[in-house]
Amino acid sequence: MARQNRARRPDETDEAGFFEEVYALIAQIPRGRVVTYGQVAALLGVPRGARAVGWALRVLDESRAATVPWHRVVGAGGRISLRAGSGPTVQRRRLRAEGVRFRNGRIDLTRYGVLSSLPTSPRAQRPSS
DNA sequence: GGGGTGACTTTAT
DNA sequence: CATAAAGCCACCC
Repeated sequence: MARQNRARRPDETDEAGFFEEVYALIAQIPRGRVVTYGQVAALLGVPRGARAVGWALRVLDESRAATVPWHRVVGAGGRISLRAGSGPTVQRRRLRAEGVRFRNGRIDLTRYGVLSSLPTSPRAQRPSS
């Protein structure tokens, strides 16, 4: 089906799919800075699309990964969210190499976060009560 | 067009 | 602070 206008931003085209937008945005993250999945999603107009962002990075193939600084995307609270395996270690090492310091396995988003003023994710959930 | 999936996030116990 | 459960989203079959 012709995907509906998923681009929520007026200056964004929907030709490139959400994933591409994610890649484009991440590609602009300055070296030594990080951003959370939730922030990326929010910037693309999907406040609750953090999970979708993770999806975009998950399907990144090797060649594409070379052009997208995926390691600069971290979980809420500045924690490495990559699943077990070779992931967390590599990401942490890369960030360290860029000057990002870890505090008990976490990153101070107020210092290294590109959007220190923007919440990692809007609080609008209510599992119950 | 329905359903599964997961590099998320938050709230509750 | 650790574990559990539940929303939310876009992509793919």
